[in-house]
This record gives sequence, C-alpha cells and structure tokens, in this order.
Amino acid sequence: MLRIAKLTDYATVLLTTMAAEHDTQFSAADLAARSRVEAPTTAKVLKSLANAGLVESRRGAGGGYRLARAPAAITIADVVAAMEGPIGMTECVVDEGACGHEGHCGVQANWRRISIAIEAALRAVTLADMLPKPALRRIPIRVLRTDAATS
Amino acid sequence: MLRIAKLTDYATVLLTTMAAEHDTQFSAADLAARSRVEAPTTAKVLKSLANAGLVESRRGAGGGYRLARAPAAITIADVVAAMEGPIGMTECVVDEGACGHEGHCGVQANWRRISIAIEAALRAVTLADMLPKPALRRIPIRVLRTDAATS
DNA sequence: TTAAACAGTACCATTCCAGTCCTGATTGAG
DNA sequence: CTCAATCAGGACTGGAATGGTACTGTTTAA
Repeated sequence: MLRIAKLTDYATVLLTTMAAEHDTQFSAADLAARSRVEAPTTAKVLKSLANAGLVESRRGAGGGYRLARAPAAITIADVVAAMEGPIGMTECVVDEGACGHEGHCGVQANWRRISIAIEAALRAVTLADMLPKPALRRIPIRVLRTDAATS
Repeated sequence: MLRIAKLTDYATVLLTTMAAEHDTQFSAADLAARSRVEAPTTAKVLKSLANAGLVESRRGAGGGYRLARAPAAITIADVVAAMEGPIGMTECVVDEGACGHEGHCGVQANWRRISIAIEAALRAVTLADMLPKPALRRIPIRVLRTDAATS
C-alpha cells in the first residue's frame, strides 16, 4: 500500500514517453499507442497534466501535446501533485482544520515533517531520471526527523 | 493526496500514546479514552497491530496491550506496513506480475527505487521521535536516484 | 462462576477511483 | 468555406476499497 493512483502512474509513463523526444508534439492517440495506455484514459490524463501546466496543448487539426519544460525540470513531485493534488500523508497536513483532533493530536506536527521529507524525495527525481537508461547513482537527501537533538 | 489510510494515522496516535509510558499495559478502552479515538476503531487497530507483532496482547480480565519493543525500535515504516501491507508506490513494486504492462514499461524500475527511498525515510522515524517533544534534527538519508552517472 | 478483556469475522454505508462517453470549441487543410 | 482532426470539459457508471460497527467466541483473573 501507500500507493500512488493508477492515473498518476500512467502520467509518468506518458510523460516519460514524451521526454524521450521532448521537443516533439504528440497527439493523444499517438501517445496512447506508443505508451500502450488506453486512448480515453490517455486523453483524461493529458488534460489533467495540461491544466497543471506540465504539458502544453495545441487544439485543432495538427494539434497535440508537448512538454512544457525540459525533462530535467519536471519532477515526480510535480506529476503527483498534478494528478492527486498537494502531497501530504495525512489530511491535516493539507486541509488544516479538517480533523477534529487537531487540538490534542501529538503526531500532527511529525506527520507534517514526514510529508515534507517524502515530497523532497519525490522532487529529487525528474523525468530525465525516469528515462529507461538506468544506471544507478546514490545521492543524499536531507530528511527532517524529529528528535531531541540540535538542528 | 498520497495519503496514508486513516486507520494508519490512528495507529500512530495510539502507539504514541503507549510509547509515552512504554512499559505500561493499557486496555483498549483506556487507550481509546486517552487518545480520543472511537472505541470500536481502537479495538480494530490494536488487533491489526497485535497481528503484526508491534504490540503484545494479554487476554482475559486484567488484560490489555503493551508495546512489543522499545519506542525507538518501532518505526513508522513498521506501522504503515502493519496497517496497509508492504510499502510500494505502484502495484508492480509489490505484486510482481499483476500489471500487464510489465514487459514494455520503462518506469517500473524507477518506481521501485523511489519506493525504496520512501520506505527508508519512513524507517528513519521511530515512535520515540513521534512523542510530542519536538526538537528538530536533520539527518541525511540516502535516496536512490536513477541517473546517467556512476553508482 | 462470573465478569473483564481480547480475537475473529461479518456486515454495511459511503466514498473514491478508473474508465468511458458525449458534446462543444478550435484549428489546419482542401 | 467546409470538413475533419484534435483538444476541452463535464457527466455518468460500475466496482473496489475504506471506515465504521456489531456480534459471537475465547481466555483469564478474581
């Protein structure tokens, strides 16, 4: 568990396909065929990505979609946020005041810090990294942790 | 989005309550009252936690629950796994072979690496860290990233 | 023997998600 | 100017998952 939505997964697949030729414009149907994602689903995902500004659309005959930025400038955090809204592990991280326990909840602040760490990890990976030429590299990411120690 | 389940959130609240006096035994009703989580929900969560081995239960009159290990030895990754199953951002990370796109999917391996990074972040935070005495400390976590560079 | 307390299961209502379809607006080409 | 290609936006539906709740059984201490 702790899954991203399927549509978010499809979004990464579609965007990665576009990133492979990132100044090309693709029609939704073309992208669906290349990515092997169902055409109606592809169209739905691309609309969301366009609304979020990750891809640019051109309407009309000869229209299509292209990446709005360079692959290295689009992060997985961007994609998740575009498809699912703001990243937050608990409701209270995103919708302040939505949880009746806020006054006496001891873990709220800690979940907020964890959420920030997760988002940082997702922001460290870009579409360029997702291209299928995997060679590994380890990079250190700073993760907030609560502990009785100095900053 | 990218939420943990509410029950997982409740689990952290209950466990944190227990961690505050971690060699004490609590009845489910007592914990519910202290944590202000509904009693039936509390009972349900504690059963899951007991099955996962994070808490130990004693049945019968005078029974109850206590932490199975020291708070510093129980991580948020443990709690999430206990409540929601193995941590994985996409289905194919957890259930190999469940996705029809496995042969031609270029992002699968990268999602696996991202999932591992997320899990590492969750494993870096323990119940002891969740106790409401927040003083921040930054620690570096190694996060796998795919990139055209050396290992 | 009895009451306290956990164990296991089953159930339901609600919400959410994935997938599809339809209609409308825009644009290039003939 | 007309038509076809293409995106935009919204509505709808079936199914699954979540979250709560309740009921029955088992164990244990007094």
